[in-house]
Amino acid sequence: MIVYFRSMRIKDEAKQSAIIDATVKLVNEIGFVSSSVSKIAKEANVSPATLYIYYKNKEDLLVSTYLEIKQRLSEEILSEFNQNAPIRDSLYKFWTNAFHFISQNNSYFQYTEQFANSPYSEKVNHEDVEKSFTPIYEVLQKGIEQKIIKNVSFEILSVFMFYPIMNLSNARLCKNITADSKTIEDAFQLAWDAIKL
Amino acid sequence: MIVYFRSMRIKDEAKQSAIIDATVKLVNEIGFVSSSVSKIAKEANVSPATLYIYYKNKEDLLVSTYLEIKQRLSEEILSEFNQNAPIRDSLYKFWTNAFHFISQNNSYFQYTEQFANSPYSEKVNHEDVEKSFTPIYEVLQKGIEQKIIKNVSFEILSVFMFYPIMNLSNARLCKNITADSKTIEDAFQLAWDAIKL
DNA sequence: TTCTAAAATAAACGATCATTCATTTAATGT
DNA sequence: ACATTAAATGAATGATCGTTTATTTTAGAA
Repeated sequence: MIVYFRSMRIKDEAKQSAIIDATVKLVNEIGFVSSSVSKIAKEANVSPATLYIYYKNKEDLLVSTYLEIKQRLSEEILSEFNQNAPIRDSLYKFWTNAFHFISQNNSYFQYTEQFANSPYSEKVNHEDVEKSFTPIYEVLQKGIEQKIIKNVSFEILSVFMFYPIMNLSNARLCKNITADSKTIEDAFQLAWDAIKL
Repeated sequence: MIVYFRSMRIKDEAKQSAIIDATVKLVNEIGFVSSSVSKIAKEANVSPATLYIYYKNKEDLLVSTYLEIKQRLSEEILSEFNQNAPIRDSLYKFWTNAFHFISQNNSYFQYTEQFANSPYSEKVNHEDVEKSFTPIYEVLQKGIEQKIIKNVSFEILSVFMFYPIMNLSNARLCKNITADSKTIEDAFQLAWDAIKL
């Protein structure tokens, strides 16, 4: 909770978001290795010292940026979710939402992939992150109960439902794929065939 | 080609492999960011300068290490491959080989994942790397011709056949999964259902 | 054994790193 | 208008970075 005491100059929200954008941009272009605080600050048009007003240190900046993007991703995936739709339709909606978010925000997504595969990953509470995606697990659970979906662990199901799409729409890993509608349809059919009973 | 002129002290192969092991170990424990040449050298019990006898520079070390591991992975995946076996059996063999290599060499595999998701990835010729895996593509092609496997692009097929397994057996990404035989069987069934016609 | 040339190294290079400090700027309540 | 307080910053900190240099070590040919 923020306490406003007598008088207080307020943090510039545009600056905060400029820092996040600069972090994502630089990390994708030159990697974690070369993305120094000074370079990020210069890219965001702020002083290096300013960064330490918004974040405890560099690690805090990188972790917070990861969590911020994961949050946006979960919101995008779950948008327009209809509890009452058939299970296959719900999953198709999640799937296409994910595809479009990743395609249209490739630098943000690549940041999270680079982050998740690095030791920084150990600094986040992944259970908390997974909570944002619970509606997906609920749909899968309902599918298992209705004997529409195979009765295997959630890890296996989600790894087939969502990791292929993440790779197909990641420009760094998959250079020959375009996000045309046939690709999306083809790929979803494979994902569905994988998990359906 | 190496020319031996009159007399010549020979490079210590144990040192070379100590450097690779130290690189993999450190990159996995503390990431690309913190894995400095001096730390890698210290871990390998050599001088930082020695490293520059074996590799042009740090980037060369990291790229070479990536290629070395990818080479070993492809050899493991393709081992005991029988041209005449049924298609499903061949893919099952590739699949279990991959699962076991990744499970038993998790730090090596995690290195390649971290590398592939970083901008260092741009420094390798991915077409060359893919060539090591051509037998896999040939099996898939044969399956398409025999109308056993769906007629979609290789990218889509391989992304369903191999990326899920990579995630399931990557300890960093998948902490709750054990490599018991039921998991392997379950997961392969999903992969097969995804790609089969 | 002696000589040779590359392997191997310790020490040093300038550059850049993450972070802090001393100071200035700019909102806000009075 | 003024006082207050945090936002914002430029400059400096010591540490560490990747790489090079000058020197020593060592395996093998003569």
